[in-house]
Amino acid sequence: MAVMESKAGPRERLVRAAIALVQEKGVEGTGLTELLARGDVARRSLYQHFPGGKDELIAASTRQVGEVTAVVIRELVGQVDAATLFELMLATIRQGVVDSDFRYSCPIAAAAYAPADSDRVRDAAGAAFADWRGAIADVLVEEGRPADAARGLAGFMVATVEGALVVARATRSTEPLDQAAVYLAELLRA
Amino acid sequence: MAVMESKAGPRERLVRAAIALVQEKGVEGTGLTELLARGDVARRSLYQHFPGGKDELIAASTRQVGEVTAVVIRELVGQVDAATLFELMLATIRQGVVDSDFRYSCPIAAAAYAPADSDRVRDAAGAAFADWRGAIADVLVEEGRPADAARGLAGFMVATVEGALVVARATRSTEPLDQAAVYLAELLRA
DNA sequence: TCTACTGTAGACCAATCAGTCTACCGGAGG
DNA sequence: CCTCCGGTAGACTGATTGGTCTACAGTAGA
Repeated sequence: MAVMESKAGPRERLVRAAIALVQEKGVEGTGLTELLARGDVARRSLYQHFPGGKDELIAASTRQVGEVTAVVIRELVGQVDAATLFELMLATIRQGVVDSDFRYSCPIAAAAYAPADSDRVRDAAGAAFADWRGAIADVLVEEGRPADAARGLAGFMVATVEGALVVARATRSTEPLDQAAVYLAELLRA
Repeated sequence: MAVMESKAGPRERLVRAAIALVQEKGVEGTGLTELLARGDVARRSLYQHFPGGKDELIAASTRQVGEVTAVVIRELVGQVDAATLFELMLATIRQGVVDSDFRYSCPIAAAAYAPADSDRVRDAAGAAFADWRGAIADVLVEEGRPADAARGLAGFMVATVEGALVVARATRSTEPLDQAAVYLAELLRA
């Protein structure tokens, strides 16, 4: 047993390295050599924890992003309204994008754009999006919206964030993120 | 001179093959061997038309997508209102997505997710998004909206489409596209 | 103490990558 | 006529890819 704290084990180091690299370079752009160096993990250890190799690691990392995001949002249930939540999400993302000089993007979206032959990764991205949307929907329900409307609106919020992020990355401008905040606020007010 | 019709030259065949493959497999996932086979073009011909190699071809293809999209939209100026335009765009995309069994995505977005070291491709994606937004803004201005508002709203429309498309691809569902249509219509009505 | 397991270190593999090369074909312009 | 030149065909290179391999260190339980 032991540990559990202070130093993260090889598995967790691999996942963290994978998330960071996929965010920056995409799935195909992330090489195992670089990934292992960044996580300071032996090549063999990868296949001990993820027998399926790179695909399994990326899929697990993507799913973890979705789960963690959902947990963070659910902690806000009952404490914030939809507009505040959206502001919060966009502010966090904007900071990350600017700090990285527009090199970072959403690791889930990057996974969604993985080549078509690795269904495992794409499905993980789908699951992560679903987690994320579910957590937002909980906040909306708590706010008093009917379950159906909450689900639909939560989905639209996720899509809006993702879209603004892609365009922001491509045009190297935070304008799409700021616009998303404005128009979404208008929609949430209605 | 001659030609101009019937058979597309090697350059155009390359561009078309690049667009199709990037749409399906992303930039890194698209190999030259497959690309050349699909376009039925000799390896040497690629470097005759695109001395910069793969990057230059992908960048040119991405830019072309933006330009063609803008031309198509501009033909609608004065003929449709914003809501109709958005419906049209989403319907086209939905069809492509469904027909390809959720394997196709937006080639511009795929280019935006290219690894960070190829600025050329990312910049082309930015230019393509700008073209697209500009054309939409023209429609909105013609509709009577002030230039500023038109620009902002057009940007939001582009981002919304892109976001819905990523989530749709990942979750293999057209629901995000349908939701986008609903909420955007609400916003445009205001 | 012996065994078993996790982890590290790094050599090694076939396959594939983007890109360069030579050789040949056919039509257009001098 | 003959010479260019865009195009085709395909061999080839060095680098890198993901994945497998052997060898060994440390630690925990029997």
